[in-house]
Amino acid sequence: MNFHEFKKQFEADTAQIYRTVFDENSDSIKVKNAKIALPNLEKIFTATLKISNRNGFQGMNLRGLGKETGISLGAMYSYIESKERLLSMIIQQVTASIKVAIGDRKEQPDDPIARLFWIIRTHLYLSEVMQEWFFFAFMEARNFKTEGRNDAIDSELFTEKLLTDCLKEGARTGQIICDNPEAFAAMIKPLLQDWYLKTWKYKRRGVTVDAYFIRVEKFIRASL
Amino acid sequence: MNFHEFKKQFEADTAQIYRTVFDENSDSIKVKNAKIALPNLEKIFTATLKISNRNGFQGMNLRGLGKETGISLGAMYSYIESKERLLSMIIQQVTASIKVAIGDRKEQPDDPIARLFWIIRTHLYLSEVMQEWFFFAFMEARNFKTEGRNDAIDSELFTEKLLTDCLKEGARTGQIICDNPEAFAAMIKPLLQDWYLKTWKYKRRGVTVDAYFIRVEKFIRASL
DNA sequence: GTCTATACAACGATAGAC
DNA sequence: GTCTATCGTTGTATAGAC
Repeated sequence: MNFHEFKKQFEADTAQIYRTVFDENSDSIKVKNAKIALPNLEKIFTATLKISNRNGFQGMNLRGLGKETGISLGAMYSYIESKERLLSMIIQQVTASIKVAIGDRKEQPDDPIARLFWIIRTHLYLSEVMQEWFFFAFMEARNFKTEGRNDAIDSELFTEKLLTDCLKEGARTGQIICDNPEAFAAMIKPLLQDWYLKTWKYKRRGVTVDAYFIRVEKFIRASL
Repeated sequence: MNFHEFKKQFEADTAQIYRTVFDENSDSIKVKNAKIALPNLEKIFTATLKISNRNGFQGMNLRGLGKETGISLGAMYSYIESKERLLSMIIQQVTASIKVAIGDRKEQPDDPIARLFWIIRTHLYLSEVMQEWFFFAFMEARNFKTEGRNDAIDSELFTEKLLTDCLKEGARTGQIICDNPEAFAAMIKPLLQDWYLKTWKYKRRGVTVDAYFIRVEKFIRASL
């Protein structure tokens, strides 16, 4: 699947994101009518990502968020319970999206090396269509101090673990030589992150996500 | 020079950092007695990095900073003029430190490939001894909206440019084959950043900066 | 479900005594 | 040069009318 197809399929069920948010947080979302709630959730989340990614989540205030969404301050509290809860909703949605997209065994190729590059490609594609979400999660993860603080760290390690497993299996079957799969996986991860952390740089240079994938693949294969 | 030597030399003139801050910001620092100002500046900066790197700079408040430093709120305003100025002082000090450490032509090896790895090694060493500073600058650069906003971006591109130049020269002299030096340099940069962004991960795994350098070098050499 | 009005705490910053 | 006390503003969150 190339990026064009991935994007088309993703856009077809973008609504699914807010449906999930709506269902998973029914305890804090007071508005029960989905027809009304879903579009407003989308407005709130989109605006939060836009403002926060410029000034930081702590720098964003709820009055400004109201202005950006066109929803009054009072009405917003029918959706978000608290500012901190809004933070956790976003971060948890990102980790959930990653697990759905690259964690599904049935989608993954069997061959370990094919699987390695499938994970890398899919991760890049997902972080491209959800760039604001990924950027936000990376930058604000440290502010996320609920019981599930480890969620952010776990998410970092989740992808790394999948990569490590591919490398280990590939080394075992003799397809590749890799004396330290954990170290190798740890070097792939920042290459994935750079794509959504430095969007401005790559956009300005006209580098597409498919072109970036090819670079990364070439770079990695040279070491295998 | 290995890390042990680098660290020893750096620690010998750590005071230099606050001397520079003191001199460069004499317009906003009201306390003119260096004997008094320098230790207090160190307290303020150290505490700012500590608190901000946990909760974000916007999340830090000046009363908390006063508690951490043992300096009263009123007295602090003899040093910082405003919270935003404190932010810019820190970020500018980081970019200045980078330029001093890796930008000095006289220190650099002549051979382009040796120079490439000298820059990588020195950058890793510097970001290790100034980890809190580097982490802070990366995370808070987007909040830095004075006229010199580009400073943060320039700093990102400054290192990349040095790397690109090494690769270009190496390709020209035929020492290496590199069809896209800019792309290659762009892949090295995140590997340098990972070291100070994910300290917790590497410390936990017992990876030293010298060990990390060896990994990175090996990884890069495989592609040259 | 959405709005306006408002409570209340916390923040950055300053004044003025010492 | 440092302190305490305080100003004025802004922030999160709630109350209650519609």
